[in-house]
Amino acid sequence: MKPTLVQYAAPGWGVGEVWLDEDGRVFHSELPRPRPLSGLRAGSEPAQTLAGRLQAFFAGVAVSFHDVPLAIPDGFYGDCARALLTVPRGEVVTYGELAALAGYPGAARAAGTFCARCDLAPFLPVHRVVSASGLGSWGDLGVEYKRRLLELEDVAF
DNA sequence: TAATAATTACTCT
DNA sequence: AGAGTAATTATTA
Repeated sequence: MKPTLVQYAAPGWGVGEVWLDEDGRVFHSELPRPRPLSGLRAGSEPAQTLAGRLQAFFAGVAVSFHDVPLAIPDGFYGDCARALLTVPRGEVVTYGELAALAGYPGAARAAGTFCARCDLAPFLPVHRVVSASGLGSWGDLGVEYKRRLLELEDVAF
């Protein structure tokens, strides 16, 4: 079985993509963004369920993706991912705290690189990782996007 | 091996 | 208090 592409349209956000590997694990995810559908659609039934849950999430519903299997790598990235999964909904951590939780105190900068490179949002709540003072950055989508994501979880920022 | 990164803490106005 | 600079860690070319 080959990797599967799941597309979902989130009203007010755009179209996001989720890639599932042969075992049904998520190894890549792209946040919803205004963009035309490429015509590829979710074929399998679990994929449709996943798309529905994602739409609910971006509508403000408190859904959890804890039962969604993620393709978490070994090493530093894996530790960061696992540490991030322990962050409850509605809480935010700083890059430095995330690094400390992962077992690498002082690796705040590397944690930032991990969050930037990691494409597993919103399964991995990388939007809950903020700077020590302020909101931090959010790459190409802009901090406003990050603020909206946090508002979905009733986080005042 | 050198450069990079979605940071952090300290120092000097 | 505010702005600027150096420091520390892991990954990538």
